[in-house]
Amino acid sequence: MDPSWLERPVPRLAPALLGGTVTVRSGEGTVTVRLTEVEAYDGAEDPGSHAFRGRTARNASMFGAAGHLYVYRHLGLHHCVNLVTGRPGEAAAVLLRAGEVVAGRALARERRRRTGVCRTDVDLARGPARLAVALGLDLEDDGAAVLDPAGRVSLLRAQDPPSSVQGPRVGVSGPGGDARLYPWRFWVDAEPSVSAYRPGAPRRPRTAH
DNA sequence: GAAACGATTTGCT
DNA sequence: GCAAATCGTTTCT
Repeated sequence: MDPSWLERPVPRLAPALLGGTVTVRSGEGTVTVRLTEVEAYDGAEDPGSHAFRGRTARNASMFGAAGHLYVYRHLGLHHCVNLVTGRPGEAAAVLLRAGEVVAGRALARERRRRTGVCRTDVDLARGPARLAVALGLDLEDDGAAVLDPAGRVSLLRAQDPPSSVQGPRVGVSGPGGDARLYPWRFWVDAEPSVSAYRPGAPRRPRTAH
């Protein structure tokens, strides 16, 4: 993929990533996820971004070139995966929040079984930490390049990106969570693999029995 | 050094 | 609907 495609302003780029695929090859096998939900984070200018308070050891890969991963550990339990975009030093990134497993389902299920419960295939990569588990990505993949189609991790653009809906980012406190200023979560409408946690939107009630 | 807190998930009520 | 789990990173004294 042409790296310059990733250099446009991240709030405009993020929805264009929907429908694209992320493939990870490992000794265990190959898993591919089609992205259905993402969030944009706009570097030092964005109070919701990890880069807002400048470069640190943890977020160093955000400040690198577009087309690499920024992976971090959250709450001591989970990993979240971002695609670094923009120009070097800009620290813009797109958080990969959810997707649909389109290849390697058996392996994705096995990985999810190791770390948690997974009742249906739709849940395999429904949520940022689940997506990381399904793909087998962790801190080792921080900084990994994704633009080489033959690499261990590779990103492919959607040929025909689906139409998307946007709303407030999840779990961002302070001004960065203000939907009027940063309505930067994008998802494919009516897509079951979009993460369940949606403030302001009704959650599907648990089945009674 | 110490302390607070976080771009979440899960299970129990 | 709510709270626990669990620990690295960052900030403050």
